[in-house]
Amino acid sequence: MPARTRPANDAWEALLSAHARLMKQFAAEDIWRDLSMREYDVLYTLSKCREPLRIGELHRHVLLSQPALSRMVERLVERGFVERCPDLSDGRGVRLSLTAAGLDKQRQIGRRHARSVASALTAELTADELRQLATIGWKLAHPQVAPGPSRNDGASRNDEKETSPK
Amino acid sequence: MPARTRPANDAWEALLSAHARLMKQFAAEDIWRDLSMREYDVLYTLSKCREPLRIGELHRHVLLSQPALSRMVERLVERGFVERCPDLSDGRGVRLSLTAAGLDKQRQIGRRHARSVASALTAELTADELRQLATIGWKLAHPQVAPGPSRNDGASRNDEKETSPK
DNA sequence: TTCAACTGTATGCAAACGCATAGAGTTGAC
DNA sequence: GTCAACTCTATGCGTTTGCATACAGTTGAA
Repeated sequence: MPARTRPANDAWEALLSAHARLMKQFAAEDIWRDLSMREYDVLYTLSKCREPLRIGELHRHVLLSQPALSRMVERLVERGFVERCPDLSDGRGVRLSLTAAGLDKQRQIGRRHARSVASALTAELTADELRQLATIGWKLAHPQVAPGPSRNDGASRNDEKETSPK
Repeated sequence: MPARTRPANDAWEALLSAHARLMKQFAAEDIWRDLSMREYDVLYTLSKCREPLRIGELHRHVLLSQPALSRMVERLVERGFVERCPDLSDGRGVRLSLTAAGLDKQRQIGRRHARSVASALTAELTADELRQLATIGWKLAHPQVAPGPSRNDGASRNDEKETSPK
């Protein structure tokens, strides 16, 4: 077993625990109105993009299957928070953007949620640790060495061969 | 706006992005057999406890509603991976433990998953950063100042009052 | 031009989820 | 002992999810 296997797994478990604990805490707060946290996540992602986003792009940011995301978008359109328009440069595609109501909704909830986040994290971490977490999270979110579709990145061993794909 | 609001929110967003990216990568791997990642999470948690666990305890570790967890446990019992037995000291309670088959299953999958985790994290982070992440994650997962049920921790403002509980 | 292979999004359907609440057991005040 | 308030787990039910796949549009080779 390579030397850093253990620390890496410890770090991952710590990250998972932190994620679960904080998600529960945030979810329990009375700030979400008629939105689920996942729906808020979509509105938030859209709010950060100046130009309309493809569903596929959105899908890269959200932990949800593509069909589930497709339907969630449909619901958000029906509710008047999101607009769908055809992508002129690609007839298959669709572009998504927030409506005024959607942006408003995101901002209202976002303001409160940001306070909760700040309160929860600053209560536990030093300014240095906040910086470290941002750096580390960012690195993990944007790998230098592309993991590629179902291929092992070049980084070292994986003794498993790809046993019969189905 | 307090000075560390922005860094705290940046750190949280980085953590969320890292979580989403890695979860997708791990989920896409062909190591889960007939288990979902959530089910594996339950088996893993049970495997780490020497004595049978209460559902409530388990619930603290898993990001799932209590009813959903209750039913997932029922499925795992039906499939022969988990055993349910009454809690002698509390007639309401139930204690859960892995069966031999459950432990075996967890170990098989765990071995492979641990390799993926190590490969993914060591590819992006230094040994120092792995340690930092473990420390930070641990701190966030086990707050010193108990957040308490729906109460604000003492840490600063929240201008919302608890508007009518229903 | 044509067509096979591919990409991006949507839909059918069974499984799983969350919310509300029920049911069973515990606790503490009186 | 009694009973109200509470805790722990399970169940009813409508909604959301994931998997498989369909459908529409794109691309590149012949």
